[in-house]
Amino acid sequence: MTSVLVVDDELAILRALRINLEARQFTVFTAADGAAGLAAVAHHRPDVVILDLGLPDMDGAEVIAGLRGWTATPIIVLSAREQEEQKVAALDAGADDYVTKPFGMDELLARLRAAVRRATPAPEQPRVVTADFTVDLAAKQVVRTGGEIVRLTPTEWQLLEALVRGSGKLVTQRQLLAEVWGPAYRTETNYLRVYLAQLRRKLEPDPPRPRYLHTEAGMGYRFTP
Amino acid sequence: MTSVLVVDDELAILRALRINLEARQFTVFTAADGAAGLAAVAHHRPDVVILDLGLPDMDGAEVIAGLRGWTATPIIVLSAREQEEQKVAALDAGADDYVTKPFGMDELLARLRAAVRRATPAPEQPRVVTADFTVDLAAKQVVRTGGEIVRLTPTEWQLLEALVRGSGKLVTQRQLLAEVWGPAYRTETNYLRVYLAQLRRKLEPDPPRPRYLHTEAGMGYRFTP
DNA sequence: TCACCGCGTCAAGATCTCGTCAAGGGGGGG
DNA sequence: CCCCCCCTTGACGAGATCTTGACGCGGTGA
Repeated sequence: MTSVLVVDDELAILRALRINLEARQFTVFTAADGAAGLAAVAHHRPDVVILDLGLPDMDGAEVIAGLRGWTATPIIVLSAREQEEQKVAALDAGADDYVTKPFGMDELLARLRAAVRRATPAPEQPRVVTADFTVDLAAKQVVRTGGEIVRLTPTEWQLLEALVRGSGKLVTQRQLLAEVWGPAYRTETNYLRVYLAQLRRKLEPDPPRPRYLHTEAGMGYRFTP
Repeated sequence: MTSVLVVDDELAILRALRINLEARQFTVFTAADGAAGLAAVAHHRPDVVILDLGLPDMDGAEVIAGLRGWTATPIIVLSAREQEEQKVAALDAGADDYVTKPFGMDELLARLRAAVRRATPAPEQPRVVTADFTVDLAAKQVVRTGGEIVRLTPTEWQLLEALVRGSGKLVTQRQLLAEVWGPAYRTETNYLRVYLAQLRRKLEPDPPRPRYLHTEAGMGYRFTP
């Protein structure tokens, strides 16, 4: 199901959006200010963010920049400000669309559908095969060569997914931490050590001498198919 | 260069857009009706389409559908009609954005930039190839010609990256020290000597007589591909 | 010719980073 | 209510990486 995060400090709008979105089978999360919004994106991983400008704690551009630093989730900006300058600033900061209040609910929903549609253009072949196991990105499943299914915890899977998506490329510790735990955990590198060890134990034929999940000391990790 | 196709039957708008877009270094194609628009997309393969609704020969939704059948090129709809119903129809037919006339040129340009930005997620990976090795900036990896992977420490990599990015140009000692160790280490030139030697040992076919990493005594270093 | 300077080289010690283990806490399901 | 699974956290040795000082060489100018 598609999930939406609404960041707004006006309760009336929050409620109106929640009702309308849930009626259309969206999963709705809400946040009342910028900091909570950033945290909520990291935690819930919504498919779209509806962001009100003029939040009490942060400038709109700051929130957009805070998101764009590590995720490409579509952002639809909602604002009472009609000035062109505002719109240009928000769009150039990385927003995907800009809707001025008062807005028509049907239009907003249509723009939301358009944003979601664009963001899921990847009917690619989401499957990475190695000599020892197969990672199926779509099914969120790892199968060992031989048919045995490998059980991964949610965190283990997110980490593996981030590494496999950048297959062959070095993925920075910061990138991994931001993607799996959220941007606030940029320095907790011991999480990575613990979970990489678990992944290796479950996937590598000889965990102490990894063949797929390589460490680049001081920089990050690399998945080599 | 980014190319834009404008499909509109009003000459005034066509001209205004052409002038503004060309001033921003876009390549502009135009078409005056739906049929010509479809043909122009097939022929020119523009990066974005700006589509006026209310063309003389076809309905807007038809044009959008005709494009979406075979391409995902971003479509920005331009229309005098404010009715929500119209907007929803166009967006659901596959348009990416909907701007009502009269529109602000700056806003339209910002929306256009946003559409282009979304459609180009792969700024492709920069690579530098020499006779003896290949430096892949995106993957942060050096591969010797023959397939062997060269292991570099973080400092070695940062230094190589700084030199390779200024490929062919002289990079001063100050620049290198500032980029790799921080601006406070401007005078510690012995660091450079140590790490350049390590890079040469790992990359040069004959380290004492470097072919790629040249020293410019008293000034800095130069990478020559 | 000699002194000087910048560079390349080397190796040892200090420091940082990684892998590993295990205990404790929380949350959800039975 | 209890149990189990999962996430968090701290500690430690081993290994990798960085720093630092010393030395010889070659070119340059006096």
